[in-house]
Amino acid sequence: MTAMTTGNTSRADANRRRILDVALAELLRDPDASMDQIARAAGVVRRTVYGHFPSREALISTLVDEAVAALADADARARDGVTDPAEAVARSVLAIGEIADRYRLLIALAQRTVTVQGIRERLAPLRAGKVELLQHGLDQGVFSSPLPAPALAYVHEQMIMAVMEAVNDGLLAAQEAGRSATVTVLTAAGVPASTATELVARVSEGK
Amino acid sequence: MTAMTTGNTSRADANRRRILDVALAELLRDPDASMDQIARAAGVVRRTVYGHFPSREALISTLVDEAVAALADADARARDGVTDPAEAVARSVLAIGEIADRYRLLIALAQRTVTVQGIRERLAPLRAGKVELLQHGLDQGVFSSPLPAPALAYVHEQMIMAVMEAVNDGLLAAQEAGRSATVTVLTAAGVPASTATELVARVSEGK
DNA sequence: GTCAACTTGCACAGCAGTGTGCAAAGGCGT
DNA sequence: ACGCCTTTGCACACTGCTGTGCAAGTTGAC
Repeated sequence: MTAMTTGNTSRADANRRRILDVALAELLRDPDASMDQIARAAGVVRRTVYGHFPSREALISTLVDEAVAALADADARARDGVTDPAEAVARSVLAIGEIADRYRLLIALAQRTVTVQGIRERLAPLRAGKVELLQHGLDQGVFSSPLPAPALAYVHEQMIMAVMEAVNDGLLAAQEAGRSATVTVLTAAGVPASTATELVARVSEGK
Repeated sequence: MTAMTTGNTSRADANRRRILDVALAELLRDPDASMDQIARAAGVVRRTVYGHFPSREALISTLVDEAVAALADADARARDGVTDPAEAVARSVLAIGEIADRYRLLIALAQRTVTVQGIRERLAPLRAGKVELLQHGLDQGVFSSPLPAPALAYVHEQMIMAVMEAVNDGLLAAQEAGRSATVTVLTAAGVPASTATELVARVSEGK
């Protein structure tokens, strides 16, 4: 009947995976992409997508879950054991650069209104961690800003988005993007440009 | 019949104005707000909105035109006769703060895909001006950034958005927002924090 | 108070998208 | 070659939005 419930043949899995990947790209291009657009882009018929995901909501929700997991994982691993706030921010931003697309989808969807209720909530812990880190840096005098930490977190988030957008529009080479974004984010947090540049060079080279 | 074509009674004008104002707010909240949502929010029936604007496109287009005009005007006046790039950026950002909502609508709509074809085009001259200004500053060594001027322009745009968003979410007082945003934008462009703070204080006080 | 301009309320056609059912292919392992 | 799982290709019902027509109010100006 409606097909593939639990039993998984390898090819069904591959299709499901491809649908998710393509959906990520399509939704990034247009957050309102229809199931038909996504299906066609994945080289499949609309009906087939409904075979793998019961609804549009469910599809997007899966994407969001994966993205949150990937992001949380990358961030945690990047910051593991790092005490200096500036270095933690640097490592975190560099790590995000590697899963840029997923990050972009999350932020893009979170900014739109109630696409999937709860994106903001699922993203909240990540944001809270960042705010805490920034507050730490402000307290220690490593960072300086007229903005309170939560607002500064918004700014950082958007700056990263902007750099990704620039890469997307061909204004910037993808290889440079990570380091440039990191320097810019640190600079906006009040870290002197020279210090930021050196830190990023050191961190991005030596493992 | 379909009513009000050319002849204008004052109250029709007032209604038209109110619809535009409410539409701005509604579309800011949800870029996909329907004509019905907008109409209800304006205390009017959907049919009435169609009396003033032939289509959704036309309504949004009017809004965009007004926003572009207001923005171009504010920017031009702010930068008139100012030669120092840092001061020009400062005055420009401060001026934008005064018409924040319109700016937000523009950027929000321009980021979404083809809401009204041509938003990007209408916004392009403004962006070009900003890029030129940034390039100027980079050449003179007033600014410094690992990013090329066009990418830096994206970043600035998004930073301003982020600060507005922070105000919207109550993380920041509206009065402080303009100055804070300006300092942050300048800092991200590589202007030392102390210099940026002084410049903004001077500019925002002495007329 | 009368008249014209504006507004309302309802009805309608049209379109695009979602989600579902079902029968007929299609592919892959064994 | 068989069978099973998956995919396809239609069909359908339903919903929500746009844009329009028309007749009956309502309002402000004169």
